[in-house]
Amino acid sequence: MVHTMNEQTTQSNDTIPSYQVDQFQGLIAKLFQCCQERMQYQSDRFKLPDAELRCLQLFAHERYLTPKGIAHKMNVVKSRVTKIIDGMVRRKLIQRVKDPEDSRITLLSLTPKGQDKLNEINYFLESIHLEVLSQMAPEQRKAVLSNLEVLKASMEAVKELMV
Amino acid sequence: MVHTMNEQTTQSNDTIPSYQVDQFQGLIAKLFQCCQERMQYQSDRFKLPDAELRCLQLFAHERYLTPKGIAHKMNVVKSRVTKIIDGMVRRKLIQRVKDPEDSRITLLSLTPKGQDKLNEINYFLESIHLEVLSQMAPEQRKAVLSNLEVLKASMEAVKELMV
DNA sequence: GCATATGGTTCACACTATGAATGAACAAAC
DNA sequence: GTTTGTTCATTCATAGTGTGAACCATATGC
Repeated sequence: MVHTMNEQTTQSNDTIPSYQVDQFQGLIAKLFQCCQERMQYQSDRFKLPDAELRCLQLFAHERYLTPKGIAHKMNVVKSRVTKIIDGMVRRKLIQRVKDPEDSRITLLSLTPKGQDKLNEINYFLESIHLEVLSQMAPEQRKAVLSNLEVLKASMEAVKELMV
Repeated sequence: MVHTMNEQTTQSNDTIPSYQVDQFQGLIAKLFQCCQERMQYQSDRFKLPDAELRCLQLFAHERYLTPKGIAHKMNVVKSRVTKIIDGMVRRKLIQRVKDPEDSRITLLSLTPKGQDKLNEINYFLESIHLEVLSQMAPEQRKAVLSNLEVLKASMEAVKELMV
């Protein structure tokens, strides 16, 4: 972006007051910080390094995962995944099995202990998000959610330029 | 939290549909990821480690800072700050001076080069936030901002419990 | 069979972060 | 005016996050 971005904004041709930009910047910074602190807290609470925690959550939707797939989903290089997997295997959260069809591939799956940990984490996450939502009145909640959708769309549109 | 949190939600006594919780969880995750990717991008773009970049921005509001003050603002331990400062001094972005009043404390201030870098970064940040806002229609924008305020308040209220 | 793609691991490196120990400088108290 | 305790900063050991290059084993395509 930036090279294209600096010259002119794209959509609306009305000017945006700078106090709105400041307000927005502050809000985003604050929300981002909240999320980071939650991650920190989770890591402490579940006694798992952040990366292992995030990796564990990938198994919520998939029964089997490969290092390659994990690398893609987590957006890290494969050597990094090897390390994360090592840690989780050492903690007996997941197990490695060779793919019978293609023995280059290792299949990862949760151990019972890993499944328990995942359930714990998901329960925590749900309850924390529920708690945040329950701070708002029902109508307010709807408004917040739909405006977040708008924000998400806008941020993703801009992200495309940021390469 | 959690111990108190599990039993019952606090404010509204109406039930929150689980699809709303899911939606919310997804939105937050996505926004968080966007912010992280922006950080990454910034770090690459300005050829500065993330921590130094964040530290540099503290000088936007303050002419002089101490390691202790930075540790507090950045929410890290002071030994970590020493390292960050070392890097920034090596890059000639900031300089160390002894406080004439109390020679235990070191005063940090931007070099001209550091000031330039900071200006660059601030310009970038403003333009990116402006770009996001300009994706929305004026009325939409107002709505998003005010709903973000609500969200911020809710998240901070919950954060208090998360100790 | 042989070249080559692919999947995974190992290794060396750099950044983020903490906590314990150390040393220098100040502030009082005796 | 030395001792005692406090505060500020640094150093060091340790752990976690992440990359990229080199490597090995296993497929797959001529």
